[in-house]
Amino acid sequence: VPELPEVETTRRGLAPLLVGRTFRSVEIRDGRLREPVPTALPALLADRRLGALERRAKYLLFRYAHGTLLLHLGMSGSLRLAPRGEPLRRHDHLRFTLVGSRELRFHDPRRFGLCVWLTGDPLLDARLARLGPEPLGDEFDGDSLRAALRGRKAAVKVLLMDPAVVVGVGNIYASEALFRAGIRPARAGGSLRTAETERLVAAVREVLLAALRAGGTTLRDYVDGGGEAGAFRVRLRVYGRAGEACTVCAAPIRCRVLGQRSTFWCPTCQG
DNA sequence: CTTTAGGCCTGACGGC
DNA sequence: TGCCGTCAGGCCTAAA
Repeated sequence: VPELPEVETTRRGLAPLLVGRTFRSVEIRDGRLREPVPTALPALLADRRLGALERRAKYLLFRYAHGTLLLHLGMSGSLRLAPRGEPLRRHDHLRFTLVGSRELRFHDPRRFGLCVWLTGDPLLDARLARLGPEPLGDEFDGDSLRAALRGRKAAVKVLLMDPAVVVGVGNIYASEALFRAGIRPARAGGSLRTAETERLVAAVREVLLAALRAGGTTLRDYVDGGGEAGAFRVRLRVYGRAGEACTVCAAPIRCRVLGQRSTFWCPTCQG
């Protein structure tokens, strides 16, 4: 389940191998993603040098002089550099062949991913224009989070996953951050006191940075640009651990659905 | 405005 | 063994 650490791990792994280089050919094997992959993509990328590989929220931006390839991993997507001769797997939907012996493959069993072409300033695209602050950036702090939550009655966990509040935090890291901050997920967002929003900001940063250092979390599908699974799963404190003992107090971890998502927390450590 | 529900899609899993 | 219902979830859209 790619969240910010997984997308950023992918970006960091691929950027040194792709930036400044050219895709010799692009093959759309199955363009039925969240939106249809533009059939003009091979022509658009032919003989063009990749200027930069950036990330905004969970989107990857392949920057070219004449436009931007916007790519999202959805919930089961991965991007991997494979040796050219390696047999294609089921769900290898896109192939970007480099000059040389390797090719970039977009693999996505559930096809919730996205791959579209943007011209002009990509940050003005509707998908990116209304996004909130990056969780690891300076604009995300206790004051801005408190302002974003003010008056909101929805559960703080649901709001943490709202990209207008802060980007990059999905279902796994939302539960993990609230555990680290000692805040109960069902609390109304607007009920958090100043000290709590400060703690939550710090906890979001800590868990995302720790996951980044471990190369992300692999539950099932995720692999980084080199095909490696993320190692953070063993460090998850509450996610997926319903009924197991809390690592701090040994109370059984609880689970309930909030905002149609499974939510995990420790009943004694959190509130 | 905020909040909630549904749809997209496949694979894994449990029950019968 | 095989079929079927359920679950998983990022993100968008529509409706309340």
